[in-house]
Amino acid sequence: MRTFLEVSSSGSFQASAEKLHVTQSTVSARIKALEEQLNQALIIRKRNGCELTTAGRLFHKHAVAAVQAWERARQEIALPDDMTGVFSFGIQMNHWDYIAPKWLDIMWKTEPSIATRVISDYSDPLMVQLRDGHIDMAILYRPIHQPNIHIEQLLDDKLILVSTEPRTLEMGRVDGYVFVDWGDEFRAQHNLAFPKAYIPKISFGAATIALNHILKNGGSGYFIEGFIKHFLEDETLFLVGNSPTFHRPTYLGYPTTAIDSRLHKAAIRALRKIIN
Amino acid sequence: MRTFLEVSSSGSFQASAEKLHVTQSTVSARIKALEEQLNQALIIRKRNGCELTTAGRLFHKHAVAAVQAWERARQEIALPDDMTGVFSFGIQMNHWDYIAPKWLDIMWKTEPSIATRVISDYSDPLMVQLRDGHIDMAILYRPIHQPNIHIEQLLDDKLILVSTEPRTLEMGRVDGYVFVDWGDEFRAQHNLAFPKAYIPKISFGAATIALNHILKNGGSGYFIEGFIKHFLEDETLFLVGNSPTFHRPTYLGYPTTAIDSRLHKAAIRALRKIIN
DNA sequence: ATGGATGTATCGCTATTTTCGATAGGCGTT
DNA sequence: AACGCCTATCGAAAATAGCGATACATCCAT
Repeated sequence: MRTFLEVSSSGSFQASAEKLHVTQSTVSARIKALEEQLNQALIIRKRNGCELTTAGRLFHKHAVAAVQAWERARQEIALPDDMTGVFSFGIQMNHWDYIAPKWLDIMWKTEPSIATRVISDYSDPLMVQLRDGHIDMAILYRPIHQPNIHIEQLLDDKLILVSTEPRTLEMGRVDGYVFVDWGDEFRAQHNLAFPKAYIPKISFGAATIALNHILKNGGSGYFIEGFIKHFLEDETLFLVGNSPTFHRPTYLGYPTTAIDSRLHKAAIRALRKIIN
Repeated sequence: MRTFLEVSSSGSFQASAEKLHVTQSTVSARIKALEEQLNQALIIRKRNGCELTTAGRLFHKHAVAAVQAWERARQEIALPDDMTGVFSFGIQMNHWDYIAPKWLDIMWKTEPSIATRVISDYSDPLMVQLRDGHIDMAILYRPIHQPNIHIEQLLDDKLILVSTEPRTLEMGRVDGYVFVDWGDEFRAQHNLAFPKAYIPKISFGAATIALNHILKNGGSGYFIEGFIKHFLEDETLFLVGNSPTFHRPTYLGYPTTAIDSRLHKAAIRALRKIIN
């Protein structure tokens, strides 16, 4: 089918042969074999090149579909030669920058022959992928308990309000406040703590972008304590006095069947090392 | 990929081997080859059968896509052994019953080694398929002139109002009138000829269904004269006196490149034979 | 423990298929 | 008529797929 597509786009057996690094007779034989399997002429051979028959044009889209399916499969799951396996780790959006780089680093060192895929998404789609066995492990905010999926609390993130300038909550509202969307629960708590009328000008779905924004333009917002610890230490950011602190527990999920796989153990160990 | 799918659904190499009518060692080799191409384990062999790895589960949907693409292609274009080609003929919905059976009959006799596909659709989609070279010829109500597509008038259908009972238009409206939708132009003419307020209770997109309806339940409607000629002759249907007659030209379209193909000539000859 | 049942991996051999290289043949151009 | 540009075909070589037998691992019942 790949050869057919090549011929149909180049309009020549010879050109296709070169592109595919085979001889022209091979191309001829391949097309012939395809036509025999379908018992149907696909290509009209002409004096100067060739063109598709009606059947060939109909066949074209299916050939594309089949070739693409294979290419996508390769893309998605094929491994480099020196790797013996993959570990797929789903991370709730806002934890990506906070956890993934360090985790990758440790995995790379402790399991050099294992390729790692980090999938960044929201809790719900990650849960689905976990259930369907498309990822091996996931960090989630909103786990759904399901048979065969083991859920455990990983940590209890503290969300604190920080600002690029030292101030307290009493000093009144500032222009630079950005709302970082840490999910349903946070939104609810946030609404309780702050007057409803207060709708921030800027809101971010991704914490890293929000952080970059206030670092560049000044402002304030809620971030995970551990994530911005060093900004507080070097006084790039300041804790806003008397501001409420929110908690959000974070969970780790993986298939129960994987509990005693060596790889899972290594992956979890790497995670715990980062957290502590 | 087919073998992979079989294994993933049966959960056993042996069972798959039987279903696919090969030996177990073949199944083993096939899966091994697939895994080697992707450089990735897809199936965990266990004491009692086997199950998919994470990569295997990811691969599954692509395997389905690829296999389906091939199956669909076969479905759509593969030919029985004794056929040497296909002729695809698109017919505007409402001409199906009127023309297709007779045309198929003639083609079957004059070109016994050519399989025929009759595609029934509305003018616009047929025009698209004609342009894309997915059909070889089409009967259209509303042709769009395009380069490389030859359009010629095939006939000039006369739409007449017939009823299951002898009557004239002056006898007033009857309950049994069904509106047969012969397309935009007919709708416009129909609206002009009949008061706008008159909205029929029943309308049909397909003439045959409409015809069957009035033959069974009584009533009246517009039909192609040639199509119902014999009903008038045997007095099953009667021409409604003083009713307006509408005309709708019908066109034949085919790629200009096909003008002197033997098959096209035969197909057109068959058509003309039916019309006269 | 032991033997049997069940399940997959592997090996050697054969048949089939694929590919190549060379050659033949069709068609249009010069 | 010769040449260039196509594709088809043929025989030989190489690669691959499939089979059958056997090996090997594990579970289960005795």
